Amino acid sequence: MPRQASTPSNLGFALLGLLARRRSTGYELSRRMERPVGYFWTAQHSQVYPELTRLERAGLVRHVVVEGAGPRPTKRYAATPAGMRALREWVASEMEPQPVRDLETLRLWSIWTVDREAARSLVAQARSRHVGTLEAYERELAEIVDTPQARDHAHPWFASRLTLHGGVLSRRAAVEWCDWMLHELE
Amino acid sequence: MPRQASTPSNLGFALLGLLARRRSTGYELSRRMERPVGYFWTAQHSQVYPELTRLERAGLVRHVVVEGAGPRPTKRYAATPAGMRALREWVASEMEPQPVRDLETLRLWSIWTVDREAARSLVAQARSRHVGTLEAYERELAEIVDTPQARDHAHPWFASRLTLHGGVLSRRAAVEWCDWMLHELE
DNA sequence: AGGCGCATGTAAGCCGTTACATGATTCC
DNA sequence: GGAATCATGTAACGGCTTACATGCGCCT
Repeated sequence: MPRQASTPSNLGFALLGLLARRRSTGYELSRRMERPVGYFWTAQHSQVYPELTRLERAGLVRHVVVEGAGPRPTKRYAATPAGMRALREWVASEMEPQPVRDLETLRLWSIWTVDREAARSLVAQARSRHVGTLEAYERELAEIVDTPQARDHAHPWFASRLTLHGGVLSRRAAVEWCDWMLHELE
Repeated sequence: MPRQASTPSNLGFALLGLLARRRSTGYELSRRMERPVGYFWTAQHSQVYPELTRLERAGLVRHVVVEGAGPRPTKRYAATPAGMRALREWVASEMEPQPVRDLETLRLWSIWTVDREAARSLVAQARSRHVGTLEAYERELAEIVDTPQARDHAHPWFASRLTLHGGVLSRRAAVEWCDWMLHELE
């Protein structure tokens, strides 16, 4: 059955979450999806534009045309009161467990088929990626952690601080795991 | 452009990984995808059957018809030498970073829009899910951790032990994160 | 007699990636 | 003059979920 016009997709809620923080053009939303939202959700611009149209048809966002570059009119979107309400309801609603897709672990699960050197290099590769991600999280967290806004439950930076701290903990655990595996593969 | 016949999809390598451990029917593979592979990759049976056909066309798996229930012949699949080779090459190949899809964090990122009680209940919900997953990992790990096979680099259980230990570390970090968030939301 | 587990498949539709298409402004 | 950035869209295709479809054997 087709999706109800009143219940946006996960991407729709990601965009509402972005617009609840700051109004933006579709292009800006695509950029903001790369970082920092890209740490937990990603989308290409080719997905963003149609989704904005759907959200607008559902009355959850609205746009005004502004000055800008390009062959078509530049549209700046903002969440409507109905959009803010839909976002709040989604955040507070029951969360059913999601199907996992972890390609790194899927590979490691077949690591017994390759020799020790290949295995060690695979794990070392994964470790350096996790270290890079960890450093990015720590840098971003350092920018807001000491501000009063990051302590205010009703401020977007509070939520940013929570999610970044979670990223730091999870990447530290991943690095610890890689170190343990390298030890096991000695 | 269409995918090369010689390079299976991620699901294809998941199935090869399963068949490298033990020959199975499509039905059994669907079951084994739920647990334990389901901890890091999932697939429905409607995806498994066509993928097995593709793998067989590529010469990576082979089937024999066996006695069984049902209106159609029951097929038992096994990885061919070419399939084992393809699996090994995939495991050892460069791993490019994957796009992340973490619905839980996406929600938490908009948690500033709801009141404190709704926020606390959301985090408490997430915590109990992580605790349940952690316990499942620990139970499964306990079954193999003391066996000699789990220390043998070339044995499937060695890889199972690595991935399960990673699951334990990551779920512990997730529970720790939830506890920290509940403290922040006091 | 009915329900569950075994067993294999197809169809419709959504979600997401990659590529195609266009054009203005700004910086080197 | 050329490349990067801003800016919006469409098309083709693959992956994944949900639902449809069939039927045997076993257990209660």
